[in-house]
Amino acid sequence: MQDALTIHEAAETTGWSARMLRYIERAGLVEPVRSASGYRLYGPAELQRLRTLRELLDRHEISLGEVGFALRLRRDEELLGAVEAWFEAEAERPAHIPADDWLEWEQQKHMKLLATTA
Amino acid sequence: MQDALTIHEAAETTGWSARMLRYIERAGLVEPVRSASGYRLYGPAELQRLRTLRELLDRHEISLGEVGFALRLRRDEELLGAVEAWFEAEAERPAHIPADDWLEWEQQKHMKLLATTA
DNA sequence: ACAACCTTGACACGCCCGTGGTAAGGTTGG
DNA sequence: CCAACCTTACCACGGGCGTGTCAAGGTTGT
Repeated sequence: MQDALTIHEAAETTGWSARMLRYIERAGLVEPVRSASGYRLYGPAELQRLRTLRELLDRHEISLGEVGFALRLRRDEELLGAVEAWFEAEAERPAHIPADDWLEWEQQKHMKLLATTA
Repeated sequence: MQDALTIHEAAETTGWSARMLRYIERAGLVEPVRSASGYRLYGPAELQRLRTLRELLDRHEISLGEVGFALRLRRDEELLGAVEAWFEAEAERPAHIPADDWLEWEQQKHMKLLATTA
């Protein structure tokens, strides 16, 4: 076991509990490599990530679940596009566009969005 | 009361309950205008947003809370930056970069990130 | 003026999340 | 070979989220 720490050692130096390290792993946020026999091995990079993760949560009052959702947003382009599209539709209809053209205008906006996403 | 629907009418046509419309409003997702006496007034735009919101949730198995968090991300640039920065640090250090240059490399990456965000 | 709306605020309840603990079993090092 | 680790898989439990419902009071239309 060269440079890496076991889960309890990693827990010790990062301030998380071993239980939470496993939880964080299931959330996909910090995934240590495994030894041949399946032990989790936390290297310096993982330890740093665990410490900054705590900082991130504390400083901005967000939850692990929310960071997990942000991760989902980065990995699932389609999801990100769908969420962005929903927010974009919030932009008010400009007053100078007559109601009859509204639908077409919406559609064009949607097209543009798809173009940038692809 | 010209074009707009009251909360129960809006509930009727969107499939949400009146209770949930108030909940969604508190989450900042769909905020109807108010009449002089404080009644919520849902116009066509809000109705459409409510329907597409349901679509969004169903299609991607996400929660109102998660969409609320996405909203927070759009509105709080600093939060977005912090979350993005945390994820960026996950990118493996390319093997060809010596450890001594690692920090500088990180910094440059951070700069690039800021540049695209601004 | 009265019925039928609307408002906010509260209580309630089921479910999931974050967290701890424990049990049953494999790995490791002296 | 034994103590001290590790693994996964459960049970538990306090708190927050999604949702309903009710109470007390203001607004509106006929």
